[in-house]
Parts: sequence; structure tokens; C-alpha cells
Amino acid sequence: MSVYTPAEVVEETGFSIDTLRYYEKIGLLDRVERNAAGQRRFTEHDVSWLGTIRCLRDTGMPIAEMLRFAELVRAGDHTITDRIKLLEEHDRRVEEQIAQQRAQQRYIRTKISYYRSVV
Amino acid sequence: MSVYTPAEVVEETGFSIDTLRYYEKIGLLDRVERNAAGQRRFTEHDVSWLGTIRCLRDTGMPIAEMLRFAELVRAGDHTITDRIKLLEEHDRRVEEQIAQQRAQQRYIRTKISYYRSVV
DNA sequence: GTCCCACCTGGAGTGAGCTCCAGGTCAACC
DNA sequence: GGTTGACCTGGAGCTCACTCCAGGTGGGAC
Repeated sequence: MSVYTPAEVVEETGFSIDTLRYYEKIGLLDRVERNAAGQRRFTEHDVSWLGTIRCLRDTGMPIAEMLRFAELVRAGDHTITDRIKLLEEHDRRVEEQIAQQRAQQRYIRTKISYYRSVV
Repeated sequence: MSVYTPAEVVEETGFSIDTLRYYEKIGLLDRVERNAAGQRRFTEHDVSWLGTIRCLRDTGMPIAEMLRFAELVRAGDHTITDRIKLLEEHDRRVEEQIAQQRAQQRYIRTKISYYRSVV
């Protein structure tokens, strides 16, 4: 099981080091292990969890809800149905967002066409 | 040409009255006309522009860029090619956003499926 | 006349999500 | 032994986009 330095995790995940520390501070990331010098050494598991975080974040899930999800994960396997519920609800919102954005894109394209017609 | 009271515009556009005042203050909305008592009376044109604003905002355009667009509109017809460029660039970003969200949605759904398989 | 209500203004405050800073540690290289 | 560079901590500061507030006006219903 390999470990990752902060710089490697920044490279892998696209989060800044400050964001990683912030996520750890607020409990979105479990306490990351340290080496003898006190520097963070991330596990494969941390990096994979950060991938999930990125996905939820970039689809618009607020931190408070990601925290709820993190707590469910921490609480163990008996919370899996709750996690499913949470993710399904989020999936529904993402679906709506995409549909709305498609509609708005059509509006923008109509506007562009109109402008093209008058130049 | 009908006019709209603040309450009607709130109803029509979904923006709060504070947001409308804010948009006017920063110049995203042209100075709105007032009646004898100093109360805002929005025109059809204002409401339609607010529709455009909503569309751009909800697809993630920052206020600074909407302001640039508003200035182009204000500057007159010779800026139409610039407006097209701006909107096309935005359209491209919206397209990317949607594609990214679709990919992330697939990830979420995979996660849900996995959870379902272990319950 | 007085009450309420919708609205006005300028300016302060808020919440989310980071981002930056000062001052320090440790290991490695010259 | 000095310098560099990656990292550490706690806490302050920042950006964005609003949102709220205090104190006031004008018009209509009772």
C-alpha cells in the first residue's frame, strides 16, 4: 500500500494543499497520518475518498452535505441504505441541473443565432 | 408598454427585491425608472434583460462577465460580434460543464449500484 | 387621522469555501 | 555549517454574491 506526499495528492486530485488541510480540519477527510517529521502521508484510501469528494463537490453538493455523507461512511456498514438515499437524492438534483442547463444553453444559442442574423 | 412593480418583477424573475436593487447598484441592470413616489417601475425590457441575466447566472457566468456583457449591450450595435464571441465562449463552457457533470453522475450511479449490491 | 403596507436609501453584515500568512521544523544537498 | 525547499500550525483574511437593517416616504383602507 503506497503512500502519497501532499504534493502528490495535489497533483492527483487537483485540490490545493490549503484545501486538503481545510478538509481535514473540518472533518471531511479523516485525520491524515503523519511521518516522523509530522508531515502528512496520504493513503490510497484517502486519495480515493478525495476523488469522491471532488465528484460530489463539482456536481454542486454543499460541504455540509458531504460532511453528512462522510459521517455515514465513518459510522459503518449499517448506514449504507442512508448513503444510497443521499446519493440518489443528489443524483436527482444533478439530473435536474443538467436539464436546466440544457434549456438555458438553448436560450443562449438562440441569442447567438439572433445576433448572427443581424450582423 | 406595461410596467411592473418590484413585487411583480420578483414574481416574474425569481430574483429577490434585494438582488434587483443590488443588480441595479452595480450596473448589471440599467437605472430603473421611478414613479412620482420614487418607487421602481420596471419595463418589459428590464424584465426581459433579467431573463437573460438569470440564464447566464444559472449557467455559472460570474457577475464580472455579465457586467462586461451588459456594457457591450449598452455600447450599441457595433459590439454585436464581441457579444457573439462572449456568448459562444460561455456556451462552450456550459457544454463542458454538462459533459463533466454527466461523467460525474455516472460515477455517482456506479457508487449507488455498488452500495445496492452490498446491502 | 391613523394604521398598514409596499416601497425607498445607504451601508453594514453574512455564509460558503477557501486562501494566505507568520513563524517554525526537518532533511538533503553543497 | 549554511541554504534551500517541502512541509507544519493556528488563525486571520478574502472573494463572491447577496441579504439584512434602520430609519423614512407615500398611498390606500378603515
